[in-house]
Amino acid sequence: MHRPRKEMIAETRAKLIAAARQAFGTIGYAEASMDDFTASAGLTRGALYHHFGDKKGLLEAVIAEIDGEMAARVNEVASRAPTRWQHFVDECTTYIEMALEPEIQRIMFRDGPAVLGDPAQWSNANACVGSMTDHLTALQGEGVVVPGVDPETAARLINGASSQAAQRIANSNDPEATSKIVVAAFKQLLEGLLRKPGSQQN
Amino acid sequence: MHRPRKEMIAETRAKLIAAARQAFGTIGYAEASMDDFTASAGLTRGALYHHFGDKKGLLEAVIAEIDGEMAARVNEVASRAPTRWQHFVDECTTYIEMALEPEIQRIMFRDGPAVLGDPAQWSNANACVGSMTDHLTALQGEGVVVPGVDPETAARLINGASSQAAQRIANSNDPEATSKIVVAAFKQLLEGLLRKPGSQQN
DNA sequence: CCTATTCACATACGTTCCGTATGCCAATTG
DNA sequence: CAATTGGCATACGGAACGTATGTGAATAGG
Repeated sequence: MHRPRKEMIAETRAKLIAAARQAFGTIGYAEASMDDFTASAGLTRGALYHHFGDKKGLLEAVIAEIDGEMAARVNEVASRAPTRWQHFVDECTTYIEMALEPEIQRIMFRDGPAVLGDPAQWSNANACVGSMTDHLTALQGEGVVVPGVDPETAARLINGASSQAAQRIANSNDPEATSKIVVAAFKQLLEGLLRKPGSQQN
Repeated sequence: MHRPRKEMIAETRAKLIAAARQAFGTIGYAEASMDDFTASAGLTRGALYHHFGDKKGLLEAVIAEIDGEMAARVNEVASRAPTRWQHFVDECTTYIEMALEPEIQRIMFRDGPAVLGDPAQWSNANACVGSMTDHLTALQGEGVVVPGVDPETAARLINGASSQAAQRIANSNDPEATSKIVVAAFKQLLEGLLRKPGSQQN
């Protein structure tokens, strides 16, 4: 008759995560009142503390969810590229595009690091960088990328540049035009990783 | 006899900024109690609200102070390099070194952006990026750096990579060794900006 | 020199928010 | 059907913030 208990619990968790994600993504983590957004989910802080321990625990869950979505999107978009290098470049530009979205920017690049510390040490949200790292490693094996650079390190640095790129585009008053300029500069930086200078551009 | 009023006021402001800087740089902005750190300066929140409006206003003042110091350090270190390109590279590595300091990392790269938004739009704290932009512009004029990349954009992207580089080093359990790896990868990315001898296009 | 005014800063108060402790009710278990 | 588990709400205490107000010293004016 009544749905099994596990389903109700999962639904409660999902509702809390969704409500928190909405609040964190718009007004920001610090300004989001736990009383408010739990109420908007038809619950109270009691449920929140029961499932996630505290406000930070809920943020972690939100971040894990978004990270999973981002990884899926990156893999899906980049998987249809002719060469592996192109695949990698597409991955990066897709990453920039995602970082343009206010929710992702706010939660993943701003409040997340401020509240939880260095993203590199988040245990549950490294799918994107992991994928980039794998591709760089493969590209090195193929001789496309210079040897001697640590793949994961390069992925992290590129990640930082991507984040800045996205912010620059997002805060521009002409995002369309700015995007071209920023992506061009970004790709130029990536060229530094290529072994042979004579590569075709784009 | 009694010191002029202006001096007392300046001293009060300086004491508040110093106390806030200490608190923000260690326990972080969110955890820093205004009652606590104003008391540690021998004052109360009354003085804070009078001079800075609110907690965010005080953070802005702290950031402006640190930014000035960072710009001075960058200029001083990088000014003794043989070539302009080397000058630029030194500027970047100095930037990374500064970003290794916990106070700078916490205030300038973590809590600052979370509380005040995109650093690129801070009116009072862009000295470092401004200097890097100038050098990139000059390097382009000399034909050392590829044409077609927007200098300020490149400076921002490099800035983002620098921040990630610093965090990676700082959070390593062997900072000494990690530093070599990270700086090597970082310089490799910078190579992407160099105009290569054998390639002519655009 | 004396009064009036300004203003830097402190104090007092109300509100909001967080974390914990406790209570209740439905669903499972035997 | 009784017992127990546990998911979630309610109640309470404390801390932090912002505002409104008070006070005393320094300046200004006559």
